Amino acid sequence: MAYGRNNLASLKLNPLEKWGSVLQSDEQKKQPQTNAQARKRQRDALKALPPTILLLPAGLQRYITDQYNARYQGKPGNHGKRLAKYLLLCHLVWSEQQKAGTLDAIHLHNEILRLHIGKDKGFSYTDVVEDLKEWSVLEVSDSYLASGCANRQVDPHSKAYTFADSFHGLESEFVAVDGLRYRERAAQDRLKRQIAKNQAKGLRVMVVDEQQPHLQWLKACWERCDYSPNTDELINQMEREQTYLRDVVVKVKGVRQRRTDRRMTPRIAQAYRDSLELFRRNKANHTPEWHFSATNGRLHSFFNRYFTGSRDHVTLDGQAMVWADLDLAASQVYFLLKQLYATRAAGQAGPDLDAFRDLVLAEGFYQNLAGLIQKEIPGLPINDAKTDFFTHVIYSKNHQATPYRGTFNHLFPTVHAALLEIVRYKVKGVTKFRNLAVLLQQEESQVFLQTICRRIHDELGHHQDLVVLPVHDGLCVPQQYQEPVRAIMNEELLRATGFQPTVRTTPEKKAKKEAKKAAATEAREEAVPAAPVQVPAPVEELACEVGFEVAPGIWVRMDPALDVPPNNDPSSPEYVAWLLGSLFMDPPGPSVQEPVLAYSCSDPY
DNA sequence: GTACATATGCGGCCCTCCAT
DNA sequence: ATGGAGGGCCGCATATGTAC
Repeated sequence: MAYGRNNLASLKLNPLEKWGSVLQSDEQKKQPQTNAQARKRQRDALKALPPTILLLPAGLQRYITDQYNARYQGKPGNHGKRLAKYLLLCHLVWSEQQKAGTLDAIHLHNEILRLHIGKDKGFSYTDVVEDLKEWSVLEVSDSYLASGCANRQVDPHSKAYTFADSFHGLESEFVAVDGLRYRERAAQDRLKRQIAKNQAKGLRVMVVDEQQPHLQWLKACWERCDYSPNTDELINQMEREQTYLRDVVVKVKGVRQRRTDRRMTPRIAQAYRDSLELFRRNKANHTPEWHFSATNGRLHSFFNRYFTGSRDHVTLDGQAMVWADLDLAASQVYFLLKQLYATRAAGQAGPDLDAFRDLVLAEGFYQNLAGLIQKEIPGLPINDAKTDFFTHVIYSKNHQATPYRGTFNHLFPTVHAALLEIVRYKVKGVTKFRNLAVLLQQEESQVFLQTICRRIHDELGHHQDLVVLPVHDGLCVPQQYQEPVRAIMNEELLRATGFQPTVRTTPEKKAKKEAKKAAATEAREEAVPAAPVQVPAPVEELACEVGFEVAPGIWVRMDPALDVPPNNDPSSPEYVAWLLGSLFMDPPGPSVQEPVLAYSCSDPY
């Protein structure tokens, strides 16, 4: 079997032909035409196509042909087409390497492979890749975390391929033709699918103009950053110590399971290393990852997706940096407040709406809320205060039935009514639910990227040592800029929502946790009366026998059941009124309380 | 629960290819 | 020129990882 230039050119594979518009356009499909007319159109289109020529070194082509002939000799099937698939994959790798001007590994998009090599049963591109690996033609880097390192502008989802050393340096025999616009096509297809999906759900599509100066500035900030060798050390250490990783929820045969015993195995550690290596390679090629989601407008980059512990080792212009991670506490609930108060239900608000607001704006919202729920139903298991709240209240499509939600609705009837008003809508008499999470995330990303980051750029952008790395509901900045950035965040969030936000840094969170721990151990060793503490303790630790403070000036009774309810019907207005009345109490002692909304997040405890 | 990513399998629809 | 077989494209589903 001889495979020269003309043989390959005549193989006219379907995906290649597509770029010559052999397929019917949408308009042509609508026009009625006989079978004969359709075939004539196809023939003419085929004749008009330029010849498809593959670019391959002659030695490489001969080698693959020999291996192929040995394998498929005497077997039935379209051997010419199959061989072309082998050569086509090599062509894609080869032409990419020529474009990049390097013999290093290059990345090929999964969808490109599907588009050109095919995925048909029994002979998919995975088979082609396996064969070429077996024949020592290609080397393929399998990295399940490679997603974090792909260059999204040029090559969104990719795997690394490189030719084996034995095929380097061979002379090329053919010349590639133009028109293989597979990257653009794959990207367009993906975006089209995503937009259609979102529109079907009734969501607006977030179009972000990346050319805006402050976004270009953010991109430049990220391009100045890198990961220090300490990151590799950290991974090694985590592997040695078999560090626990965060819980994941996995689906096993359709049933969601929570896995809490995950450790840093050598396999995962290697994947972390591979990802970092690919990131560095992309960075060396000046192709850092940068992407705005069309769904929620959030910014996605390697920084956002790589494991959180690595962020301490991010360098700026090659210099180690102390980062302050300024987070908006309970971000999505915070933005929900604004929407709640905009509803009709808020017009006839009971005291519970304001009580909910104060809970949200106070420290430890999720824990406090879980405490309230558990007081109502003592036996109700609370797995994870935050997850439970989101599962049952924010993302729930079942707004009545679960015990958690039922209790929540009793405690906060106005919030419940307002939530339904926001979420529920009818299409032809059928009740549907909006995707509240996406609505909140859209609002959040607009405020953070278009307002806060824009203002930081305009006011502080002239400082050369200031960079901002957005993390959805927070900003990473060099520590020396912590306070000015925090001031801008507070100001803009207050302006956008009307509520005073709680913006914390990671060290502050850690300090708070440790203080809590220390207070707990101190309470246990009560034999010795504690020395008077000069530093004010965290608000939560001011608990007394009767109640505890959930926000400055807002005190909740430890045991509302001390009072006798008016009746035993929790759904009656009297019961709810009693519950809300008995839940909250006057502050103990003569201490002066600040106004609720004056709660300042920037004040240290 | 949400978003993002990779990777794979399956079935429907319709186009391409091949033998006649 | 034509009927049937083969196969590409695409939506959808599933399993796994990261981040909120």
